[in-house]
Amino acid sequence: MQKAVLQIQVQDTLFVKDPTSSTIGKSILEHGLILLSEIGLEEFTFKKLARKISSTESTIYRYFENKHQFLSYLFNYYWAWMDVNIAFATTNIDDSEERLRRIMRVITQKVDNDLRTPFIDEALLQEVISLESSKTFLSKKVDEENKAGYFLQYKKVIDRIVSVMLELNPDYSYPNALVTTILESSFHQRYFSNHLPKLSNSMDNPNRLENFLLDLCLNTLYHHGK
Amino acid sequence: MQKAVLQIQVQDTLFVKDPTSSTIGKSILEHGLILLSEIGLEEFTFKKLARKISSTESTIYRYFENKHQFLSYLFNYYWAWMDVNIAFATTNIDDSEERLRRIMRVITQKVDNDLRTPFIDEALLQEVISLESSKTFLSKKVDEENKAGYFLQYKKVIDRIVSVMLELNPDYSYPNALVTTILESSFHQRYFSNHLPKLSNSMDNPNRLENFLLDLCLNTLYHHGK
DNA sequence: CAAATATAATAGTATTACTATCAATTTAGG
DNA sequence: CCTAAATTGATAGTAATACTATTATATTTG
Repeated sequence: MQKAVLQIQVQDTLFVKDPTSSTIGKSILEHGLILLSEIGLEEFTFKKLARKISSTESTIYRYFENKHQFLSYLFNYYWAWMDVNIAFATTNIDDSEERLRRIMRVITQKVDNDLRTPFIDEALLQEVISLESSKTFLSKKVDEENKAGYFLQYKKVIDRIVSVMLELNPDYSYPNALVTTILESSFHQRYFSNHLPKLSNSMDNPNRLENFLLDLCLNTLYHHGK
Repeated sequence: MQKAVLQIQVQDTLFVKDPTSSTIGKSILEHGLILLSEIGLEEFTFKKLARKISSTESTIYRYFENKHQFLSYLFNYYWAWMDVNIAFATTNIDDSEERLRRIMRVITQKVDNDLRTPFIDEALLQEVISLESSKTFLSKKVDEENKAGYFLQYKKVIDRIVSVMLELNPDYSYPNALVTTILESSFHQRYFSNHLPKLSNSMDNPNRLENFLLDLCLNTLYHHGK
């Protein structure tokens, strides 16, 4: 009997020592994600995580420079994983609009834990990234981190979606802006529905979120400039 | 000769003691904003601000519980001020689409320092809020803060824009989501253009940003469900 | 089995995020 | 103008955060 395994890779600027290379590293990822989901980035500390995994702060610091790098690691892991999902959902589909529809579905649906990746619970990861991802780039260190490749996986997904949009309308002037607007909105609208309902319109049902964003996207692409 | 003064009010849950009620309070606002724009929220501390205004931490704590409350104060100030601007830009305009166009212009243009408000530099405020506003709501304390009215001024602006959108298309299902998507995108696309250009398409020119968002908005409203 | 490497345990530092106390100063009311 | 009340400044202190350093003990690898 064969067990399917999915290896997600992120750049080596996102860690000091590769956490997937050891048992304790994987434990840091697994329980770090759980702790983040429980208390949020502001309250999250390496000391609390060390206590949780019965280890020490210094051990965690050997894997990640600080919690911001840890978050950025998860951020890239999420988009690397999404990239795989999007690629899978769109292979062998010839029609561009159908490809875009499938992409939007992948983006807006709630994900389930992918059992091919043993130490990362993707359902939890999506929750955490929804709430915290903006904090990866909204900082004064953004330029430095951008140079270090902190956003590469995200850019890869953006490129992939942009190219499908340009198949639908090669003259559209703002494909990258449209993609990031949609991706961010996808995170935030669901969050708003749960916490700030007046900032949204009941997006806890993923089909409504999909409908909202797909509509936005297709209308913009098809009617641009008219 | 008369000097025009514009009084912007925020709720009393956003401060311990009203900073506009004293000279030192105004100095906290003025130089707090400057310091925030210089070093960002993560590096910002009341100790550094106290040094800057030749006062003490304890004095600042008498005005604001912590830096998060200070940021939320500025966030509400910004939206209260934007509400005034939007109201002004749309009075006596009968045509709904023209009203929406004017709103989009107000939102996407770079603002100048409003000289009617002596201690707040609105141009700086816009920069700061662009970068930091998401942090006001992306926190585990959001429900509690929502109850305390931390987002009231923002909701007021959303309501105002929603009602114009519904004039254009009363059947549109996601007006609130569309408004927040546009408002957030407006902040982030300009930021991306400056720092993560691959996530956007040269939005440093406000006219392009306006064009992008207006197009998005009108196409979505006019072609919804088709 | 030895050498190299990783981890745990412990200690320590500077800074953050506050709270408390009290004297000096400013302001407001009569 | 004087007194009482409120505000601010100066100082101190605490617990937690965000690290760095050292060394002994495991564990892994060749």
